[in-house]
Amino acid sequence: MLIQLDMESKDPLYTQLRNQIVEGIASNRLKPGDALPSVRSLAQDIGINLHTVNKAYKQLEHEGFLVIQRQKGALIHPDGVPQADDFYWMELSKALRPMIAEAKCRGIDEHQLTTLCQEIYQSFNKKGDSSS
Amino acid sequence: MLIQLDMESKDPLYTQLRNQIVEGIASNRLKPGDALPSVRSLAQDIGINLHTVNKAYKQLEHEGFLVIQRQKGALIHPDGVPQADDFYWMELSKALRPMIAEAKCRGIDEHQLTTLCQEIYQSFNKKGDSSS
Amino acid sequence: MLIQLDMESKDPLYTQLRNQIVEGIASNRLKPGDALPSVRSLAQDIGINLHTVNKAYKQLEHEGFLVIQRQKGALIHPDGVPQADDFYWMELSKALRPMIAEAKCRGIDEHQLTTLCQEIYQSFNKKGDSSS
Amino acid sequence: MLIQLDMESKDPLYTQLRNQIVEGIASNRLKPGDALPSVRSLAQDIGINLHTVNKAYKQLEHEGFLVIQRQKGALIHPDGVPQADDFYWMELSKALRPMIAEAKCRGIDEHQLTTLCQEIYQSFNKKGDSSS
DNA sequence: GTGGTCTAGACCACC
DNA sequence: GTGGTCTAGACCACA
Repeated sequence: MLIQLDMESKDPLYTQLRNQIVEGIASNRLKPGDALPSVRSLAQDIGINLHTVNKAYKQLEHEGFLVIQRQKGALIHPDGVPQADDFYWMELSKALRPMIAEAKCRGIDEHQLTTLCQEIYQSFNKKGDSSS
Repeated sequence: MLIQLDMESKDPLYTQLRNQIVEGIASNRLKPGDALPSVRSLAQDIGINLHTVNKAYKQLEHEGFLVIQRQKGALIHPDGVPQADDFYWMELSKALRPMIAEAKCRGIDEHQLTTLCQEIYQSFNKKGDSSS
Repeated sequence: MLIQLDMESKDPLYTQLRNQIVEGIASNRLKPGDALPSVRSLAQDIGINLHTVNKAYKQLEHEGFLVIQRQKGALIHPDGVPQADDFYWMELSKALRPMIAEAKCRGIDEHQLTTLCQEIYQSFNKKGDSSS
Repeated sequence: MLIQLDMESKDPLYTQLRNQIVEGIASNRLKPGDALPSVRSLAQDIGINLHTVNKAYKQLEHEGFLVIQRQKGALIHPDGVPQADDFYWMELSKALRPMIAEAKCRGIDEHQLTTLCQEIYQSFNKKGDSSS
């Protein structure tokens, strides 16, 4: 699984890493029970500090994507990710709102918006098809 | 136009303010050429620092939502907001990606996602119909 | 509020600090809305690293005891602490079980145990009476 | 005697094992003089490392719950567990304090707390009645 | 001033 | 080997 961080981004490194792992799960390249690299080895691979990797892993653990075990390292949660609940739907709406508002301001119509969302959604399906 | 800031949010105040003004434009409560309150009066109204309001205005100006004139203060850009270009579409995709990935992980299907986006999009239409 | 850490304890420093703040809230020495020292000043006062203090604060924030604001620092949660829910009761039982098992092994009877718990519980009431 | 370890727990395996043996003694399923499985066989039964079982046994021996003899293996201490002394009472109080503080913060009153402790205490009585 | 992020390097517990 | 904790010191964003 390839990780690509943008040192110039305004998103913190640990958030970018967290997002890429989530995308890996969404696209089925990372499956329940799969082992992730150790914080040390991943940190070295992508050239960042191990604490930064650790912070991403801890957040993913807290969100229910991972389990971290004392010396087996981190695994994609074997039971899968917790399903969307009311709280998550609310948070998702809150996050989407300003982005959709701006898109509307910039002349993107409803159909263009849903098409974009569908394309992104389906891009995760495609990747899953081809991998093991 | 009612501004409601959450002092406990992780989002900085100026970002919250910026977003609410964008939503105001999206919902047509703020129209091209409309005057915004002065930095000073808005800061006092919502009880935050003057610099914070100024930072939000500056960002909106830089993004093309506002024009700021020495005499008249801030106006919603009379020519409307710059339409989406390739760069904006790319940025929008990049911002949407991790959210949609997480939604997919949490079992939200494509139809639920597009429905949510449509509801949010349309919520801006509705507001525009009834308010001034 | 006096903080006393035991460098020899097997509990990590940030846990000891977290516990003492919780005890401060239980005993009403810390009240909803009260400000806590900044991570830097507290770290200096008790002679530990600011990251260690920060970790304790972050945990307390996550547990709902504190709110941390960008530059106002940390406050005892103004709405009070989230009340015990089923999950919390379960966790409390799980934590208490081995301790009570050992106490029983060592010949402490039910009455002695409940008396001890009451004494501890009431010790938090007493402190609250005398402070401002 | 059934041992159930949670590989995802934050508590180390040897601590979980130690606690379950203590609970076995508290509930009278394990009686003074009873033989415990050998380190080797128990490790195999529950599928963990031999050193881990050994560490739990060693700790229990040090705490006075077990005697370990070269030939016979591990036995529940024939004279029973050392009774609570001042030091133990102090340690127990220190361990209970932060839990009770948090319970109080979360709105659990004194009666609810003592009831919970009694229920846990009595749960060890019940098991002892019916099992071997 | 505040907390947030990132780095670097140390030691320890677990298995 | 693994992650957990702690330290020290840097720079940045926020208000």
